Amino acid sequence: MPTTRDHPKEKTLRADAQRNLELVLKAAGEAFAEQGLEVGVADIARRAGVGTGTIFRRFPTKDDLIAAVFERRLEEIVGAAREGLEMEDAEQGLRHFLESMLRLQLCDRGCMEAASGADYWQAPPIVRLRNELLAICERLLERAKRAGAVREEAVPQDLVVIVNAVAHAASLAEAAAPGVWRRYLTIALDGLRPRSGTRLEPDAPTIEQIEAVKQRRARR
Amino acid sequence: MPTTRDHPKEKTLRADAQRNLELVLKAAGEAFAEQGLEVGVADIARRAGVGTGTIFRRFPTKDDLIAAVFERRLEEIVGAAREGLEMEDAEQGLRHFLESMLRLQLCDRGCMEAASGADYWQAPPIVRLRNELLAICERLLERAKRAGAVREEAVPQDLVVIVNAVAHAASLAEAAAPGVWRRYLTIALDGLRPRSGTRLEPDAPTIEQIEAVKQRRARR
Amino acid sequence: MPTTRDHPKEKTLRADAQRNLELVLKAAGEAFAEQGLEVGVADIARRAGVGTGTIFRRFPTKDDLIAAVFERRLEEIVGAAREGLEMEDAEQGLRHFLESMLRLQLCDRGCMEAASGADYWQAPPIVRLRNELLAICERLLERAKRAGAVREEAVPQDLVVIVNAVAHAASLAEAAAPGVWRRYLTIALDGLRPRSGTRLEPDAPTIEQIEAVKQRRARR
Amino acid sequence: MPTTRDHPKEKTLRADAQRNLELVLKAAGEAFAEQGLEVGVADIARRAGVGTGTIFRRFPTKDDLIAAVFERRLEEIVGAAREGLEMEDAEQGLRHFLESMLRLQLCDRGCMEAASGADYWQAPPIVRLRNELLAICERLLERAKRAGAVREEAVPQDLVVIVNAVAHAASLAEAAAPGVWRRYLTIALDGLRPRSGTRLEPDAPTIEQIEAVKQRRARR
DNA sequence: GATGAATGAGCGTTCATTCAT
DNA sequence: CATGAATGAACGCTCATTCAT
Repeated sequence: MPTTRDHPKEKTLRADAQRNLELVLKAAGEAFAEQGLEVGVADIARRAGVGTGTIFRRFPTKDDLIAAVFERRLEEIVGAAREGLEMEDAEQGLRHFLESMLRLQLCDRGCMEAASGADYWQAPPIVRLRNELLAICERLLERAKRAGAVREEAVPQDLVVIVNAVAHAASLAEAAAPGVWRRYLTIALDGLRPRSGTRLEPDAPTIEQIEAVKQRRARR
Repeated sequence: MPTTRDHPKEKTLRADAQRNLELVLKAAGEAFAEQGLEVGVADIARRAGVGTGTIFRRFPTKDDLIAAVFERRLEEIVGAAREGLEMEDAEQGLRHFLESMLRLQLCDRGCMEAASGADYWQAPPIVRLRNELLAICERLLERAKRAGAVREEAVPQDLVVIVNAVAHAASLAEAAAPGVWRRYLTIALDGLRPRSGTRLEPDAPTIEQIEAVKQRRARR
Repeated sequence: MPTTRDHPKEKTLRADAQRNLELVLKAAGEAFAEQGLEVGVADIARRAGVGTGTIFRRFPTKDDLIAAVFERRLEEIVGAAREGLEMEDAEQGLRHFLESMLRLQLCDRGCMEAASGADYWQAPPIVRLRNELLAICERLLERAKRAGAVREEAVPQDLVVIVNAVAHAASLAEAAAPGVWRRYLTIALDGLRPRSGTRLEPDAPTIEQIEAVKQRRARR
Repeated sequence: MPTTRDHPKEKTLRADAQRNLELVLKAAGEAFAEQGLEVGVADIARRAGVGTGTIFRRFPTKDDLIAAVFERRLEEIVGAAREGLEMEDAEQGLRHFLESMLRLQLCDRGCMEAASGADYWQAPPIVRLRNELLAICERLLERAKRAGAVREEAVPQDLVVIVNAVAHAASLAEAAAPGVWRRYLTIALDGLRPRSGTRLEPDAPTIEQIEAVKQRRARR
């Protein structure tokens, strides 16, 4: 941090670069959100008002760009999770978190595609966020279990899976009935409640197991 | 049936065509199932043992082919739904249907992609099946509601949405833990049960509403 | 060979494809000859009057195309070598072969680049021609040695190296003085003559040795 | 030399520039030697520890940079030629020069590529060195002719052409059999010896003739 | 003067679609 | 009718060159 004067005007020498990076990420985020991960890099560049080269300078491959955008989203999601933790009521906290995640994903086709695809969960910076997210989910769940709002067998991954599921499924109907996702989130949360008759089976695989499979596949 | 002359040599040209169409649909189904909707048309043609031209003669665009394959799958799904109706126990019937659908989708990447994308639900031949499916869902649901296994507010679309959701979300984990989908289906079904504290809100949009949105978009 | 009538008019059904392949090879040959191996595939396509796709249908990568063109050239060269073998005078035969090779290479930048680059000598169809070429060189050399025109230590590869050397070096001057290559070929042939004072040292590496090195490099 | 003030702190800005230029030339030389003329300018800049802008400030195009590096190499070659002149034995002197040139070129892909391409021999600063080199070759040849080691018709360019030829052709085999170039140099030198039966024909073109052709081409 | 971020034409390659055979 | 060769727009990516800082 160059401890120069704190004038908000001071745009630091590499302001241009920073600004452009920001523009690219923003443009990419919007493009992915609206048109999915298949948008061409040239489209994104046009949106951002830069050349394609500028994008490839920072993100050697398109996948790197996707990962960066996904990372951003994950950061917001982790933020929402933290907010959930800070709420007094355990059940409300859990729901707040899930609702935030859904809102973020629903207006973002690209994020949904990335979240569904296995590959993007493996980039190193994302692994960190993922673990952080799971840790917070763990605590959210613990609190909710103690409050009697969630069955004992639930594990953190379940929350991620559920958001994914609701987001994906609701997206089809969402355009016609904004907010339907709440309908399905209610079903999911009610399904998570303690219930005598049914057991959650089988166990959800651990992240490590999932990754082992991925790597085995990649090797082929 | 064009009753042409019965020369044993003459294998009725139309029969050949039929056979080819069958081969194409089968090949496309397998290809989509294994590699997703992105497989090249040439790959499919090779699998089917025909030329690409033959495919495009019957299906003017690749999307038409996808829709046709999706239609097939839907027919199987409708079949499973009918089986569910024939079972004595209402709850078992519902679960049988949902499980069948899930099994069909989980081993078929292409079907999952098609079911998630809005467009394929609108192709005219599919509309018929979709309506049929929804009608059966209606009856499955009615029975289940009467048996006290499903809340009053549930509507047929909910079932389709739920299968889609579970299938999509489970597919990521499925490779590492075959059968996890049962875990999430349990959550969904428990969530559908009558429950005093929560209401399903908002209402799911009707098919007509969804389609109105689609068409408004297409016009742009 | 479809034993249909021998009418020269009969262009066989796939005449178009054959013709196009021919056009592509011809165009590629000319383009490489004039502008070197770096010409764009689009340029070649334009010359041939086809789309780029047509080229990639037959030659999955540009390198495959280059190899195919190189193969053609090698076939011509092997033909010239055979002609040399059929001449009565051993020395004349040798010179005839070398001159033919030079003429072929000198008006063809692409061929020279390919001949100088290690990679193109390794494609399977070319290996066959290469071995054939070396076998003929062997016999040309044997005859020449017996006639006292070439020193004992000379090996077939030497001939290939020499042609390469003369072609490459002469190409610079060739434009200004068409035919200079004869000057340098004379030097090379005189240098190959038996001579008491000097020995050819060290031995030329065998093809196998050269290839071993190539493969070791490629592995890195 | 601008005799500015002698402040010890002031490291004369021009000295920095000089140093940078030196670094760039050194880095470029190494990069070209190892990876050929196709290395990216950015790579060279990185090696040199400067920005690409710095390179383009001094060398408006990449070709200018190549020419500058080539010039350096030529200076070394001229030096080797001078050493050859100073040796007592005419034949040894000639061979010393040729060997030095070969050694320089063989470990330097970039130099070989530049020497083979016509364009780089025409850059103004190189013309001077080229002429100097040819003048020395003239004297080397004269001495060798007088000593009976070289035929009368040989001209200075022949030497340059020969080195180029041997270097290029040997480079392929060199990796497998370090030192093979000596084999081919021997052939070339023996071929240059006086010989009754053959004449060197046609005459090598003069530098002027070569350049005339180049310029005629450029105009097109 | 030095920097390296930005540029964009150009590359090799893919693939849905068309159409001559 | 069936075929598969031809098409060419579009893709992800590279790199010599320019120019704001």
